[in-house]
Amino acid sequence: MTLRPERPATIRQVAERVGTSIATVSYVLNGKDRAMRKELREAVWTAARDLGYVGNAAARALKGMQRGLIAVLVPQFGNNFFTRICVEVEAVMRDAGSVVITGNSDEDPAQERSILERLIAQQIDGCIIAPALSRPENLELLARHGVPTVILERSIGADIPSTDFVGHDNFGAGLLATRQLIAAGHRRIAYAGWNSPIANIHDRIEGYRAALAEVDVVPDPAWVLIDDLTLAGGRQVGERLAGLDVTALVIGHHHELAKGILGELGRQGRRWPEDLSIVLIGTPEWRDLVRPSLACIERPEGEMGRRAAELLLKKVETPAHVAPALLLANTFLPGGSIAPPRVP
Amino acid sequence: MTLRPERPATIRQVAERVGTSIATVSYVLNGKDRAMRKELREAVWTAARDLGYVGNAAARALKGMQRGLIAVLVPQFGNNFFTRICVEVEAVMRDAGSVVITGNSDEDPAQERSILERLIAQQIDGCIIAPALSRPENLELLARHGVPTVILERSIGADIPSTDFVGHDNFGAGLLATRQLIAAGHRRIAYAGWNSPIANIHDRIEGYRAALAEVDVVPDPAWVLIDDLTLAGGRQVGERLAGLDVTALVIGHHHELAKGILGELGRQGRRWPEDLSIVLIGTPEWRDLVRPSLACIERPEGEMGRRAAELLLKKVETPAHVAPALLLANTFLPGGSIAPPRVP
DNA sequence: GCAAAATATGTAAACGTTTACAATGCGAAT
DNA sequence: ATTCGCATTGTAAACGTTTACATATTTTGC
Repeated sequence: MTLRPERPATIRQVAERVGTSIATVSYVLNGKDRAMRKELREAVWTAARDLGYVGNAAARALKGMQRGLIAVLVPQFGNNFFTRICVEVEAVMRDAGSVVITGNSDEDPAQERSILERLIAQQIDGCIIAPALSRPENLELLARHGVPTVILERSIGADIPSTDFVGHDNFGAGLLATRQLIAAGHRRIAYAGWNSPIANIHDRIEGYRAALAEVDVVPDPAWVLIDDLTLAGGRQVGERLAGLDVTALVIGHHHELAKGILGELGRQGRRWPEDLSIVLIGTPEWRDLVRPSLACIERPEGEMGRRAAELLLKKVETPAHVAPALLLANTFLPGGSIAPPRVP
Repeated sequence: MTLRPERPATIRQVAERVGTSIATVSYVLNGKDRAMRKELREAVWTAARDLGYVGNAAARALKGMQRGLIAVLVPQFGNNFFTRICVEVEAVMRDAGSVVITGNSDEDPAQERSILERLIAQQIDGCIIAPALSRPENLELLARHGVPTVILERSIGADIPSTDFVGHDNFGAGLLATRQLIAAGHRRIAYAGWNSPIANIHDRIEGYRAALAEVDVVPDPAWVLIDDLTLAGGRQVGERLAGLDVTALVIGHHHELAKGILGELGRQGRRWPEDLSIVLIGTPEWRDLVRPSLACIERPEGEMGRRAAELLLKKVETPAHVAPALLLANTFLPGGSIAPPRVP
């Protein structure tokens, strides 16, 4: 076992070892169809193998070739919704021969910008981004540098030309969740959500209202509980919830907010589904560990990741390519957290 | 708002706009101390800003400079243990001006190898890797190409020179977990773990044995339940557990295995801590959502990520740098899952 | 046997940087 | 008026590729 921490072998060294020109080596190694003696071709391959030759992507990039580098920029690394998407993107890109840079903006536009600048400096071939809050400037930066971009999940006010969108159906999620509770007999249903500056997040509330409208209920404004997307925010929602005369609750986000709410309910000694029926939008890791298990609206993370990745690959090939916004449907996962309302 | 999807500005364009040479621009933009007229220096900066100039990292890499690209390769993307480490690595690298590529080997050495090859082609400055199972070859690949490497969490048989190690104290984790149960009065304690080919994982079992030895207990071999690190593996462990005469359980892994076991316990109608006291090694997202909450051994993910990142940065600066293996300590998090054993 | 066609291989420019080195201009000292 | 030293700026090579183009070699058709 020989370890050679020298500089990696270059195409030139391979050529010298074979006794041919670098052009020949390049043609062979890239599988371009150039007429060539069979034994030369094979000699190149063995020499490359012997030297442990690995092409230098930086040099290739310099020639204007594709870099084989894709970036995914998400706003919450710890949120398994985004993790699942990343896993799928990585899988698609791996098959396509690319490597994925994963960035975490932590919902901070300034941090997002600094990451984007570095990504651009790295000459990425393309970018999938779930924007941190509402900052069209950062997306414009990508557009200015001609980086093919797919926007994920969060729609931002500005119209960025030649930028595609892949998300899930927020309105449908709110609708589906609320309908399940209505079907169980509930009418006084609260909604807990994030006080987000991101426009399309609030479509979930519209879905909630629409479902209630189907049974001629106009929700009391106090039923819509909006707070930070944190454990603390969730606890506050839980506290405000105690004062409301509702029998069911739609929790709009499965992550920290949901944990805060459920924790606070436990502290208050309120049980689901006896005291409160619950449907969650999103699928937490712990869905069937809490008892009774929670009814959830599952978002198509895997498909979102795959579609976003495939779309991006298409855009990298054909930069002019623009696809219509893609809104993927959700699935209802039944659980023990729904029961008919108790008759008072 | 002008969108210019043209090719990004080069140093040459900046030079032309200012009416100077590319050398001058390079010196200014890199902050090298070269005697220069103040107004020229400023003219360069404004021109660069106006053109939205962003240096081309590929060209820089070609000159043998640092690339600003670091890779983290983990074997389980969905496991929040690794996610937390990645978050911290990313933060340190961001401050250092580098970008992080995150790869997922999915415990598959072949996949790990193909990712590594691509990373090497990308001319990464360094790599933090938690090896998939036991494949020294893959680490040798990195060594051969002179990529500074820090091995994370999993020790692999082979001695790779100039490779550093950052992990947590597996033996200590097993010891600490078991001692807590012993302190509560338990003597018949089972251990549930992963049938992993990775050597140092099994140190946890040694810690478990050592703790029992402190109170002169030699565990029945049947008490050590080893299975796949999956939901199914966990369920099987749960089933085997039903036949054992034990009052407590150390679960060696917090992820899928633990979920499988706890799910199966629920199915059997066994409650903790009444029927079985439990300590978990690792801190799942849902730790205080299950009731009663679980006692856990928290591993220092944040510090592991930070130390690994700092060590790698040092190695990138000074490739010869080698530090002694770093074993970070764990913390016990109390929870409601421990109670004295019932007197039969 | 010879030109032409077909096959096989080499040459060199370009990509965007960094940086050693050379070159310019200018005031001061001789 | 030279010459020197200093401050300032420019020139050009190199990094490892890809690929258009040129060249060399063989085969073919007559």
